[in-house]
Amino acid sequence: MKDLPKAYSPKDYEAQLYAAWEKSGAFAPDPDPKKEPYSIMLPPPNATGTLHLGHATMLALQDILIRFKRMQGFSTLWLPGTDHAGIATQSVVEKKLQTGGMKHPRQELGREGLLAEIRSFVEQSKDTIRNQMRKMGASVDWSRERYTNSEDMNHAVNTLFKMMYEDGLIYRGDRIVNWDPKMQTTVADDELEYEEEKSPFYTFQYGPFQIGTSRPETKFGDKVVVMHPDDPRYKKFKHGEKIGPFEWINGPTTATVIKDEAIDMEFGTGVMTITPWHDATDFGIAERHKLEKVQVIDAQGRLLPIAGEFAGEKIHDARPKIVEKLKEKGLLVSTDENYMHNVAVSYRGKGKVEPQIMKQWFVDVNKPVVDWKGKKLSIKEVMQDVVNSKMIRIVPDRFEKTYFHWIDNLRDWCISRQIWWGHRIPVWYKGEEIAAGETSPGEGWVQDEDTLDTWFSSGLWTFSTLGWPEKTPDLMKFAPSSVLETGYDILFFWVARMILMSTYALRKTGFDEAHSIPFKDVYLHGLIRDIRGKKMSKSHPETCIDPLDMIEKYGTDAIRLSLIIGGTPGNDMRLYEEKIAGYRNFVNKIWNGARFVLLNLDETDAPIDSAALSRADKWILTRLNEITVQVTTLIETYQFSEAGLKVYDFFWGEYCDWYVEMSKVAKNPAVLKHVLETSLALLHPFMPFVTEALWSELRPGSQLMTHTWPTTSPAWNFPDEADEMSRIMSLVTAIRSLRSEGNVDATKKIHVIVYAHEDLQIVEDKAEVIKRLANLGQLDLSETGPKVDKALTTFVGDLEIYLPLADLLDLGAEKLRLEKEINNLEGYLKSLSTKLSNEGFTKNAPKAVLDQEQAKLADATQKLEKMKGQLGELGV
RNA sequence: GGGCGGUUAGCUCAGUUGGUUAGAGCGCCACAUUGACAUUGUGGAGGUCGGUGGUUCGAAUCCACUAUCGCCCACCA
Repeated sequence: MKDLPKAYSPKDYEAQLYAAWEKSGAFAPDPDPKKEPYSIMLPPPNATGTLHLGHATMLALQDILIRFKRMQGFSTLWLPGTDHAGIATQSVVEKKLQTGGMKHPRQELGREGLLAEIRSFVEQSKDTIRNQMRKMGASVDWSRERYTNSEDMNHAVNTLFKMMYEDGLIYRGDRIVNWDPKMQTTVADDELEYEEEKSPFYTFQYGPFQIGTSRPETKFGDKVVVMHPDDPRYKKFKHGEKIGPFEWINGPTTATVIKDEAIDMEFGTGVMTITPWHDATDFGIAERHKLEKVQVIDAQGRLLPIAGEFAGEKIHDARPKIVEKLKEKGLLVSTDENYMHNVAVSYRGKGKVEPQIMKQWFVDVNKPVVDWKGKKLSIKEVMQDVVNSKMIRIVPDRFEKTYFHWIDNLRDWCISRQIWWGHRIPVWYKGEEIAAGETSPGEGWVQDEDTLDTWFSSGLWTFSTLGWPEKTPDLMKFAPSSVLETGYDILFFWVARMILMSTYALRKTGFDEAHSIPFKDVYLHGLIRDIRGKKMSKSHPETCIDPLDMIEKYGTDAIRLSLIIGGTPGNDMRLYEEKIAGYRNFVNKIWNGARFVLLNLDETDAPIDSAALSRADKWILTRLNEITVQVTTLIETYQFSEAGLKVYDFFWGEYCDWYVEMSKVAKNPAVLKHVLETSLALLHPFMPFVTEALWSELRPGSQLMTHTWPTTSPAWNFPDEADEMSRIMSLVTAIRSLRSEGNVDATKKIHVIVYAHEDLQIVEDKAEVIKRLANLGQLDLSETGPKVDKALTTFVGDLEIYLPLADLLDLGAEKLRLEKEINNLEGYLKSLSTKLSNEGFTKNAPKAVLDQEQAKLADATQKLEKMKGQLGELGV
C-alpha cells in the first residue's frame, strides 16, 4: 500500500526529477559503440531574452524524439546552445542603454565598451534560457552546450571564410544593398519585411514625358528615362535617343531614352526615370545598359550636394519642399494622396530600409567549386541536388517546392554587416593589399571593421558544434544529424543556409557526399497562435501565453501535451489556456490510475500467468500490443499528435474506463501492473515527469527514461477475444443508454440480436433481453443507480454471450444496412480481383504489397459470406 | 502576378496511400457520487465535412472549376 496524494502536484516532482535525470548521466550519448547514433542539434535560441511558446514547442518535439530513440537503444545526442543573433542583440542592448539615458551608445562606449555590455547581457540571457529549458524537461546534453559566438565557433567561421575566399566564393563588390539607416547596417534580402504605407504619389512633367514617383527626393540625378520597347505610346522615341534640355528641379537637364522590358506598361504612364543608387530594379536596368550611377542620399539618410539647395536635409523633411518647388515651376501634373505601397523594413532592427550601393562582402552562389558526385557544382546546384535526390527529406514535403522556388531565385548573398556584435570579418587590409585569415598577416595590416551576417555562423551549427574543422570523434559519429526540427518560418534563413555551408565545408575537408549534408530529415512545425489565430505578441497580453506561467500553473507535462496534440506538421496551431487545463486533467488521470494499481498490487508481484487470463485480460493485452505498434510507427513518421492521442485514448478510454473498472470485481494484479507500466513507457516521451514519478513508485530505484521502449508481446495477442470483448462493451453501452432513458421497464418493441453460445435468438422484447442478461450475470437490472451502472461494466468480463452486432436495431434497417454493405463489398471484391489480374500490377508490385492485396481479397470474401449468412438468418 | 495552406459539431482541431454508422477535447443538457480520480463517472443533444460538377460499387479523402480566409515569394517607378 502506497500513500500517494489524491492529486498530482507537478511542482513537488519536476525540478527534483530533472536533477536526477541529469545526474544519472543519461542525457549524454551512450558511449557503447554497438549503439547506433541518433543526433539532433537544437536550433539555438537567440540569446536576447526569454523562451516563448515557439521554443517550447520545439523543445517538446525534439525531446519526444530523443527520449523515444534513447529508450529504443540508440546512442542519442541532443546538443543545446544559443545564438548570438548579431543585429537583434545589438539592437536590444542599444535600446536598453538608450532608455537608460545614453544617447549614442556606439559613440559613447566605443567598440570594446559596447561589446562588453552586450556580452554581459548575453550571459544573463543564456542563464535564463538554460533554466527554462530545464523546466521544459529537455533532455539535452549540457556537457556539450555551444554558443555561436564562442572562440571555437569563431575559429570554425574564420576557417570556412578563408576556404571560401580562396575558392573565389567570397568576393567584395559594389552592389546595391538594403541599408538600414537606423541600425547603420546592411540587411539581407530575406530579412526584409514589408509594411503597407499610404503616401502621396506624384506625377511630374519630365521633358516630353510624365513620370510617376512616390520618392521625388531621389530624382535629382535622374538622367535616364525608361519605357517598354513594345509600348505603342512611345514608339517615336528611339533607344539611346537624347532628350532635352528641359527644365527640372534645379534647372535645365537632359535625358537619354532607354527601352527595357522590366517596365510595366500598365503602371502609371508607362515611363519612369531611374535612380540606380537607391533602387534595386533601377540598379538592374543600369547594369544591363551600362549606365552611370549617382548617389543622392547618404548613409544617414541625408541628401548629398547633388540636391543643390536641399543638400544636408533629411529626406523626410526635404520631400514636401521639393514637391512645392516642382509645383511652382509648373512641373507637378497631379498628386494621388491615397496611394498605398509597401515599404521595406528591417526584420531585426525595424528600421526603414534605404537601398544604397556599397562595398560589401558576398558569397557567390553560382560559381562551380564543389566536387559533387563526380562533377563541379555551384553551391546553388548542390543545394538543389541534396533535396532532389532525397538525401535530405523535408517533412511535410510540400515545403520542398517552396525550397526549390527560393533557390531558383537565389542571388549572391551579402554577408557583411556594419555592426560590432558578431564574428568580425577575417580580412585584413594594407594599402591596396587584401588578405583573408584568422590572424593579422603582420605589421601595418588593419582588420575589416564589419562583422558577418549571423546566419553565416549559424549555418555552421550542425558541424561546428561537433568540433569542425577538427575531425573529432563526435563529428565522425554524429554528423550528419538525424533530423532538424524547426519552424517553417526559418526554412530560408537557416535551413537552406545550413545545407549550403555544410555541403561545402564538409566536402572540402574530406567527407563524402552522404556525410556532408547537415541532417537527413527536416521536420517543420507550425507557428503557435493565440485563440484568435493571431501571432502572439506582447501587445496583446490577454491572449499571449508565457510558457513559464503555464508550467507554474499546470505543470510541464500538461503544456507539452497541449503543444503537441492537435498540431500537424507545417500547420499553425492555436493555443489557449483551457486546452492546457484539459491535458492537466489527463496528467492527473494517469496519476490516479496508477494510484489504483498501487493500492491493488499483489504482494507476491508474480509475473503474468498466461494460462490464467480472463477475457478482459486478453482484451487489454491485445489492445496494448496494437497501441504499442501504432505509437511506435507514428512517432517514427513524425506524426506526434496522432501518436499522443492514441495512448491518451487508450489509457483513459480503455484502460481506466473499462479495464480498471472491471478489476474492481475480478482483478489480475500482474496484468494491471503490466499495462500501466507499458503505458507509462509509451507516454514517457510526451510527458516525462509524471511518468517518471510514477515509475519510481512502481519500481523503486529504476529509471524510466533509460528503460527499454515497449515492444509487442506475441504471446499475449488474442484478436478473437479482443473482438468479442469490444462487442460486449458496445452492448453494455447500449443497455446503459436505454437505462439512462428510463426505459428499463419499457415495453416498446426493440429488436435485439443476441447470439448466444450456439443458437441464434432474435429477441424482440427488450424486457426479455434485460431478463436474460440479468440471469446470466445475477443482476437486478430493474434497479437504477450507480450500483447497476458499475455492475454492468464489471460483469461483462464474465458475460458468456457473443454479440456480433452490439446494438439495438430495427430489423428492417438492419436488413437495408446489410444489403448495402454486401453491395459495397461485392464492388470492392471486383476492384480487388481486377487489380490482381492486371499483369502490369502483379509484375511490378513488391511481394509484400501483393500479399497484402491477396489477404484483403480473402478477408473481404469471408466477410461477404458471413454477411450473406446473416442476411439469410434475419429472414425478414 | 506566382506559389502554398485552411474551410469538418457552438469553439479549437484530428481524420496519410478512398472502405462499416465522420471522431476528440472544451462548452452545453440530464443523471450519478463516502474508496484510484469532481482535475470524476454515465448517458445525451449537436455535423447535407465551404459550394458545384466529375471519377468510383463506395468520396471529408482523388480530379476540375469556384467561393472565402490566411501565409510565403516577387513587384510596386
